[in-house]
Amino acid sequence: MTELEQRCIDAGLKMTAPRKVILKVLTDATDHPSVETVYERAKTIDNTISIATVYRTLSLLDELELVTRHEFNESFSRYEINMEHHHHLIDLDSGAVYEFQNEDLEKLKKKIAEEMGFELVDHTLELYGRKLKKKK
Amino acid sequence: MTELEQRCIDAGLKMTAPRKVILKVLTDATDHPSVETVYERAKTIDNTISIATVYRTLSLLDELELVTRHEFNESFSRYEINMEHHHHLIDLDSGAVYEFQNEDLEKLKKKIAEEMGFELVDHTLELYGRKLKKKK
DNA sequence: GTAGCTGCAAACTCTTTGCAACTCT
DNA sequence: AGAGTTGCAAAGAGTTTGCAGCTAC
Repeated sequence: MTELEQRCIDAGLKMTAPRKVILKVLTDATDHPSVETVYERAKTIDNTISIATVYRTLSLLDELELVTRHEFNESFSRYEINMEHHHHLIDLDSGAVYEFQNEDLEKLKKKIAEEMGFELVDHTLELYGRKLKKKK
Repeated sequence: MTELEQRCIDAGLKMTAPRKVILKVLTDATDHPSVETVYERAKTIDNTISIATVYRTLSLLDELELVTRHEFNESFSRYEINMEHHHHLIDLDSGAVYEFQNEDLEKLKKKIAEEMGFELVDHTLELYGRKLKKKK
């Protein structure tokens, strides 16, 4: 029983076969897969799963805040399991996504929002870059 | 002749009637309108304009980097004219978008990217919040 | 037993595109 | 004159949904 499965059960979800597969795919993923990618990986475990179920499960998990849906300036969504708060650096050449955290950044964002008269509820920060050539 | 029109001409675009209308809508907008919204505002000036033209024009302007396309975690895109670099605070209750700049933030982001071995090409920062209750 | 879940297919939303007609330059 | 642009309608991509049957609890 993975932690994610347990959190789904706690939320009152039935632990069906398709869900177990989708949750396993999400747990195993180290990238930030699209719905299509989750669907393909799920099919390698059980090829009777329908993409509608993948969409429904991911939406459900997003509502329960067990996963986070990202847009990344693409025409489709990508998902990741909710772990500690972090941000993304996206490699413009390869599409690879790297995660990072930075405490100064967190403080600064909270401060900016408050100065503008807002309580900060959520926020996204994405850096898009290219690998630096190694010097020398 | 607006500055935006001039920049389009400089880029080699023909200044047709539909384009003039769309550019005026963009120039007049103080919000960050969706394609649909640009289309509706354009129609109040010239109701023969087609939404395909709005899509094509906005894509073109985005390619020329005269406007910026945003996703804001919605299922559609919003556009704004490229002015100085800034970020967005989105009011979760009203959907209103406020702009801000912050020099410390810029320095910090550049530093983070470089420490991760990347040249920072682009980045987005969005804060989502709710108006603070006025104290007392 | 039953509320919730599933697969399927159809529908929906947002966006892009082929085409013939038209229009800036 | 000619390349670029337009409106229209159809197509495409991603996502959601109605439904009848199925399944975890």
